[in-house]
Amino acid sequence: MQSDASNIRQVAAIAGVSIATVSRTLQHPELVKAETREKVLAAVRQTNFVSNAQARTFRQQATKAVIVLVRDIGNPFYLEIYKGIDEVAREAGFRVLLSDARDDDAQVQQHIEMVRQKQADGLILMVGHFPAELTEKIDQLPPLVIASEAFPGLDLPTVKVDNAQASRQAIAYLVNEGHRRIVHLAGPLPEQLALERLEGYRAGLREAGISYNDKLVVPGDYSIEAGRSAVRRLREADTEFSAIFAASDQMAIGAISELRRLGQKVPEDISVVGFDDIILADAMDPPLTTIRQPRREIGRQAMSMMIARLSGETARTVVELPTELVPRESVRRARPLDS
Amino acid sequence: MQSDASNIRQVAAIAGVSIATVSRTLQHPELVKAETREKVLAAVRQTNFVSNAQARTFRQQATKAVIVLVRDIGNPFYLEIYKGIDEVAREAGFRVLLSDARDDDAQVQQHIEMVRQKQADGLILMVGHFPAELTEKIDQLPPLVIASEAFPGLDLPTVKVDNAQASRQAIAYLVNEGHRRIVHLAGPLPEQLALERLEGYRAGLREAGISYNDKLVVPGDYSIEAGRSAVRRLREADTEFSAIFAASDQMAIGAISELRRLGQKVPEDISVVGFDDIILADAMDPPLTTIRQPRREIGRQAMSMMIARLSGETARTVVELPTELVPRESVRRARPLDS
DNA sequence: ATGAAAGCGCTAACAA
DNA sequence: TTGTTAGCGCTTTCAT
Repeated sequence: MQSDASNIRQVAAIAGVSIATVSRTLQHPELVKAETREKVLAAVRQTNFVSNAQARTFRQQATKAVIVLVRDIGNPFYLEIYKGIDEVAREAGFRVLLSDARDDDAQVQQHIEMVRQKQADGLILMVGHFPAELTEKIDQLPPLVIASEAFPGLDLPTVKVDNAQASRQAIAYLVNEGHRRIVHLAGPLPEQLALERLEGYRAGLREAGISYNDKLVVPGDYSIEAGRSAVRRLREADTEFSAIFAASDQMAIGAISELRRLGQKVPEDISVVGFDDIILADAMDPPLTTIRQPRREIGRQAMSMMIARLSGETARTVVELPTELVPRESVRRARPLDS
Repeated sequence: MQSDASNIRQVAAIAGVSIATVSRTLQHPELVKAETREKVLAAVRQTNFVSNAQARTFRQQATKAVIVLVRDIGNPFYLEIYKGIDEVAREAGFRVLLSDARDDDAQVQQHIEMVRQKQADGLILMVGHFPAELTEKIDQLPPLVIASEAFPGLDLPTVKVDNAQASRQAIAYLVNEGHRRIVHLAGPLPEQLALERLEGYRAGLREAGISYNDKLVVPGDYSIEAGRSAVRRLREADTEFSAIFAASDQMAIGAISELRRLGQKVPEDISVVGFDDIILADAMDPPLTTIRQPRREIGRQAMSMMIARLSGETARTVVELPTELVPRESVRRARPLDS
């Protein structure tokens, strides 16, 4: 079995010093005479001693860990954000624990509970929903940072992009290519993130003098499968369109795959713009035109805000990072008849 | 700030009972008289008390947490495994923490350290490398389970598939479609997992009477980018081939994308078989023929083995789960000239 | 430079 | 049924 059972007391006994000295040797070696230090370190080696982190963090009342709760761990979009978080966390000596909220609304509650129970110092949220019953208790909440999402009326530190603006840009791009019947594969309405992108879609249409048609808006959960079934529904309703603006690359990919199955080619028949610029976007056939989010940076900023919050700063800021439209090959000029 | 600072003592004071009774009410309510229980629960509500998990696990000497260390958190393949792990972990009251080893070999060490420090009860490894210096100390290691990978000469509980057999099947399939010049996009050699798949590739060729040509084997790290650059290298060397067998779907996807860029069509010009059957495989153009691994089940088994190990069972087993070749549209009969 | 001792918040054995 | 009490392993005053 394990070489366990070694604790600070045994080390102290073997080294012939007090446990305080052992602790000191390990925590603040400079306070210990070199000679004593050697004895202690020898004893540590001999017993194969590793100090019990649980006891230490318990004693110190801080875990140096942060939980990241994500809408869907299977979406590569979040992973880049996670890596950004992880980078600055490491630099600051924090561990980061990743968790998956899946469709489970109670997960936010549960993870807030975890930090209240001191399993972690703070919680970074990338989920669509915030339990209403917690909204009022905002001042009783543990350290929270929102990344990529936003909750209306909730005054919490947030890192996001200007979704409405990014969407407007996507629509302007499609309109400029001659498209007028543009479908929007939205996120799960009425979540704030989905709403913002939808609002940008509407603004884009408005600016182009195109009237809004809610038959052209199909909500989904950002997954590949959602993209597929949206196209299926559109087809069943005989809805006509020449372009799709999807609220996630995954939905765009699903949509393209389903269009193909139905005999429609992208971009020859239908143009598609995605959102996120996941790594896959560029490996698709056709390579996907999409809105790039600075994912790494979103993560880095989120963790920075968390660290600030944890060291007592109280600023409630919303940071908005820039997006960028990346033209690839999934968009083509609309056929004249359509425009 | 937070509503913290409430601890078991305050609750006890308010409820007019001892702290033991508070603890009991929370841990074993059936041992407490209903009336008392009510008083306590009222006090709990009033103080907004949540018991400090850190103190509890510290006291109980078990964290009820398991760490999952993954080769590359960005590869969707692992996420399904993770979900399988998570499922059985939850049932058994364990939390699971996901961590990314990226290219960092020291991560295994570091995470072993974490469990030695009692941050978690055990470690599930899905990485390609095991630090040599630990191999000898195998009996001093904390509870470890290997999933999807394998380490030669390391007698640890392992869940995997029969990689060699699966690869042979893929090659047989391609050979049966008339292919003879088959490239293998291997994993990072000489890792065991990569080796096993390579061995299956060779065996498949052997059975078909095709001689092995090491120019047709290009190693990579399972990523999309690795698939791309492998094809680029093949092209630069003017290597001819009519089919590719990739050791991961991601590499297959990268390869297809690069082939397209070079003007070669899949499957018309080149046939491709992947490995894993990630969700994306079916959404590609063309949908990817691949080897399906029972990912969910791999995860479930791995966690079951961990739980067994944690409850003192000592069996060192290797469980091998079945794979399945999923024919889709990325393979076509080789042109006569090629065979 | 080192040691003695208090105590982080909780659980569980034991006593009442 | 409830209370008293002894730690879990460590860090950190405070004394020496």
